[in-house]
Amino acid sequence: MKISTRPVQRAGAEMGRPLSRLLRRLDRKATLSADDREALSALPMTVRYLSPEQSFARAGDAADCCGLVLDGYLYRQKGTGAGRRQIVGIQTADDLVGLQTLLMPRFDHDIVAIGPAVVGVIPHTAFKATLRQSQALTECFWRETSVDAAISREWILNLGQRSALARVAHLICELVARLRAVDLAQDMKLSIPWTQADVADATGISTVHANRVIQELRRVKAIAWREGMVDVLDWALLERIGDFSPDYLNLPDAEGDRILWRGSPYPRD
Amino acid sequence: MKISTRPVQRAGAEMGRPLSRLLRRLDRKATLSADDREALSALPMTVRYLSPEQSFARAGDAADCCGLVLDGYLYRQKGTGAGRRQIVGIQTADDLVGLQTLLMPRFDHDIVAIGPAVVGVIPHTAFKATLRQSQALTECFWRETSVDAAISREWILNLGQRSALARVAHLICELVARLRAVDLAQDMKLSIPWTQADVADATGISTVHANRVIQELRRVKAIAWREGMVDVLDWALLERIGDFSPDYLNLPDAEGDRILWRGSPYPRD
DNA sequence: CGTTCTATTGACTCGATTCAAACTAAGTGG
DNA sequence: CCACTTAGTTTGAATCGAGTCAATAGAACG
Repeated sequence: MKISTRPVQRAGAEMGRPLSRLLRRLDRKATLSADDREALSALPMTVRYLSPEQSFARAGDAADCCGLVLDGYLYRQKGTGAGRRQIVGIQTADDLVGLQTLLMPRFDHDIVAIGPAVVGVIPHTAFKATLRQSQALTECFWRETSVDAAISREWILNLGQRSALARVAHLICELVARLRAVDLAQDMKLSIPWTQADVADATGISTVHANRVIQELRRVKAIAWREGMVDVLDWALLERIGDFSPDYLNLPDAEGDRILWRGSPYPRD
Repeated sequence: MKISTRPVQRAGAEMGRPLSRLLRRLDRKATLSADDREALSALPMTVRYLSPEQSFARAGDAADCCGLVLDGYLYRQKGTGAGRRQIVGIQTADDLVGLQTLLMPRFDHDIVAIGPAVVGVIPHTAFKATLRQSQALTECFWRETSVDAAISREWILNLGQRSALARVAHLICELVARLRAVDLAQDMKLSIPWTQADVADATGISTVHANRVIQELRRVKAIAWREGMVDVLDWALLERIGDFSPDYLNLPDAEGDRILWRGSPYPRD
């Protein structure tokens, strides 16, 4: 495994004021006062470089800080007693990790770097103090928790009801949609240092089958896949295969949350 | 389908002051001031009786209220484009539903009564006004969202990595553990008007297989199952089959959140 | 240049699905 | 009070999607 701490997506300049990007993102779903913005920007944050496979936190750990992904990717994983691994979520740049530990004493899952990653570490003490000063900021972060929960529910649907092919397609769609929302992957290419084993563990299939599914997605020209680089060739097709609709991501969209929502497929009583 | 609005678990007296039970539950994880308690108790709430299969909310609905389950069960479901249903969570007495809509404009999933159910409806306006007055209350409900997310993650693990037998056992364990935490099911019997099709859709298996799995759980004498009544005969066995550990539920336990946590099964780097 | 990951392929197996039918229990209406 | 209906459970048989095992091929690392 290549050990490198070089940021993978962002150039040095963009890394400069890490909280400003978070601020910009939060600001799209809420109106923050000048005080709020200042308080947020003033949060103390130490930068931590993670090498591939290194963990930010482990299940059971007592928690005293949260993280802000500055560059790279982290996955969140849980294991069964029998030692099988399930990836329960993937965090990309500008995502918060371990936010739930503000409310719960311990991590309920591992948080691990996929490739080299950079995380801003924010101590609970300072974070809580800032939140106590602002109801609006509290709501912002509570909303982050809510969106996180909505994404988890979609993963449950994905694992429970979709074919292996659809699951993998859906996962790729989600990542691309989320990255585009933070102005990465505008070219529909996503650079993520995962292996097919990671894809398998995120979609609940075996690595062998993940390989076959990826080959199928390539065959139909929905994606190109070179190690660490997924290139969406046909977004409409991939969306269709993955049964993907971005509603659940609660992204701030130009239309301002209109009735684009995919309703329930079931008759109302 | 039998249409009845009779409460199923609780006698009339217990139904009397519905918010007091919620208060008691929240109070076990946080210290609420007298003002907080009063404000919470003063929340306006209208009672809504749902008949079986009736929905409290549908995916895509604009939301202006939250619900508090007073009696019975609701499930939360999402559907794929192909019309397959996945139950993404089950809410029992004293659970809040649609709490996420305080932060997000629309429901991302359906919320449907399993049998006859009683729900207290709390308008967003009043709810938000109360929360604005109290940081402690805000944290309490934020914590509810966090725990909800933690449960979803365990469901992802359950669906992704466990056998059909384990999934069903795990689901039953979770329900019993949650009910016991609110002083229902103390006798390890859970009275829930679901069908085997519901179990199937909650665990991502077919109804036929759900039936076979349930028969197996009966055969090994882990449970007894008559329609609408699950009776845990051997808790230790059921826990073992379901690979269940209650950590993720973040229940207030007598030991006060000690290091009972099941750590990560993976080596730390 | 060997070691170690990762990707790929083939053969075999198995858990789970699907389809179909039978059975049970509980209404419903004549 | 009994035939009829309906929802839910149970059973069997055939099938299939996906897992497992095993071996090979590449690519990157040191």
